[in-house]
Amino acid sequence: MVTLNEIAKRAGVAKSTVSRFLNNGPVSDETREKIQKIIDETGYVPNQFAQSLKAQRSNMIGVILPRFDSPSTNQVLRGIDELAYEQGYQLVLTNSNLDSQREKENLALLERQKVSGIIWIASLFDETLVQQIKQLKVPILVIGQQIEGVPCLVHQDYQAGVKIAEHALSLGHRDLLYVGVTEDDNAVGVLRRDGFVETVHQAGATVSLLETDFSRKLAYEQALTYLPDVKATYIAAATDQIAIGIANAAQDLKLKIPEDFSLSGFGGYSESDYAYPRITTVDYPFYELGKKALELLKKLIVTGSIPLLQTMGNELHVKPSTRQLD
Amino acid sequence: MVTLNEIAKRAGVAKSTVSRFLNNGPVSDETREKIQKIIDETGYVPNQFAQSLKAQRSNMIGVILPRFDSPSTNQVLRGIDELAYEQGYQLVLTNSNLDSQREKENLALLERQKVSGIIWIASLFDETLVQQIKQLKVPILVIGQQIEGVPCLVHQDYQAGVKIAEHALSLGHRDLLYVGVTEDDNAVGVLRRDGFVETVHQAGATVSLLETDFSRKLAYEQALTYLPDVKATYIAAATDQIAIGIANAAQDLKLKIPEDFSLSGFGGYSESDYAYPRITTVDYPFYELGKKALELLKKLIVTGSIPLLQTMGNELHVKPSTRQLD
DNA sequence: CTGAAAGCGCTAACAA
DNA sequence: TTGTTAGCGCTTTCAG
Repeated sequence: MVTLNEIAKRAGVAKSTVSRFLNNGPVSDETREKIQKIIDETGYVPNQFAQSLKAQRSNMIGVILPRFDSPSTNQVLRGIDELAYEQGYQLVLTNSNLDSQREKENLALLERQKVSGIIWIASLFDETLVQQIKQLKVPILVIGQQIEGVPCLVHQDYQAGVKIAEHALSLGHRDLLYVGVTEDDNAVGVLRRDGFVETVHQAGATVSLLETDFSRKLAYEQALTYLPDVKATYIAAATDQIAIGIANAAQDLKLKIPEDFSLSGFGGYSESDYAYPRITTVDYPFYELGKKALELLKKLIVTGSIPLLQTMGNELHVKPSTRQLD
Repeated sequence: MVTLNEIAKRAGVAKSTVSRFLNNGPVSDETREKIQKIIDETGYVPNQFAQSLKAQRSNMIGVILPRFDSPSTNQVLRGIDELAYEQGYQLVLTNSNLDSQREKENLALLERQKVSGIIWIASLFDETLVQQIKQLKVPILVIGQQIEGVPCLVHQDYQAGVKIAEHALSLGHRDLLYVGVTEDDNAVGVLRRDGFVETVHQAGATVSLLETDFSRKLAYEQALTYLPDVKATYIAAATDQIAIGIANAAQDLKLKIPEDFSLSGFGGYSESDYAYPRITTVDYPFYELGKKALELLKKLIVTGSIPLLQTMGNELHVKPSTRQLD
């Protein structure tokens, strides 16, 4: 391997001179040329380990994600990656597989690797995780969930719930069903639902609640059971995946959407746009969230502080799956 | 930061002894205990940069992917990640964004980072890339495309094409349309198509060809144009995404699948299973491919050599989108 | 079984 | 502008 030392010898200068050259320090034009020539000839590239050992940090950014096969997460990743690439950061991804234990391991691992910063795409979390995060010596930005005292970037979930509720109400629906997820997920399980439910209640309409998990599969299976007896004229699913599962079940039961009931989701990654019928949803800007996240993290790394809470807006997209009640 | 040196001092032994302890070398039980105690107290963790600087390599595995938002790639990633986690490897992901220039940059970057090995999820590639790969000093495994002289793990694409063709023929279809992609993609653009076309020709049936790209969107838009005039009774799309795009267009044109024409895809990630109607496809084992890839790469890293070509089988999954011709 | 010492490749004082 | 020197934290001979 070609080392700095070797370049120095060949060029007949000291290592430090070469180092200075590399780091744009003051070097005479003459030596500059000489060194450049030799570097070109040898194809020398600095050893990152040695650099990092000195600097005590790397140019890597750690990203912790809940799973690899989530379309929304992938859009976020795309956004993160785009800016990371521009800024010359390398991405180290760790998957916590929806397992709180692995979240902790990953956090520790990334800290140990001395990444410059961490973006944590949060899903579920508990108090010990929060503690661990607060004690981290590496700048960290949390995405998707709000955690007191830690820089967070979140969607406006409550408002999204309000938007869907207003939409349903404006179409004349008074008897609603909300298919939600566990309260352990604050953003999706609590905020979206509360925005929805509170708005519905304020309008004096009624809503019943059902709980499922995040999988299309379970949503589908449960829907097969409850759909035949559902009285509600509007079903609001907490995610597009759930909505698609319900739509599939409806199909199999020969129920027609939106004739038999209206259906909406949340998320807006293109999935819901290719389901049949296309499903009304609140479009979340995942890709932009990713870009924003990296931008904020960089600021956090550089300046050492950013506002603790930033939010991303979202938009109601009305599709044929919801209709005006006669 | 707690360093090895500090542990040594506190324990009243030499650094080397601590190091030996850490690496399971011969240490007396007495010192062993003493050191362990101090490590526990201080929460010491070895500095990875220093370790890597010595070892001249890291425990990281680099993965180069064409894009972040591909469901199939994500399944592969899931497989890779699962084994990587078990084996204690860290994953460094780089996205080449379907850009051959970035493929090269990423390759160079990963090599420079001295990852233990590289998994390249290949899409398009040219001769200079192949050259670069062959000169790489890091073990590399190519997934998804076959490259002469480099260890590759690929799907049986030709055979998949054959399977779909046989399926179509067995249903009595004689006039077929194949919607493919660029020949620059050897696996998808050439092999699948050839398997299909050659099988059809051997049966004396006819097939016309159309080319699109990998996006659902373009497939949809093009289909809006050509579907009204299509004579074929069976359309074979080169990917599930394309098939879904076509199905969406058919819907908008009030064409019925499979009444007006049969439709199939390739891939089998759950997408096609939630489209309407469910689409016949060849199921590719992406997740298993990922696991297999890491397994092979590890073998390559450890033993220095593996067979140059390994393949993964696949299965025809018949769904309601294809029907027997009257 | 243990310690001293050299060195991985680089950066950064400090002197010259 | 340049060179000397001293580490960053760890592993690994080689003596003892």
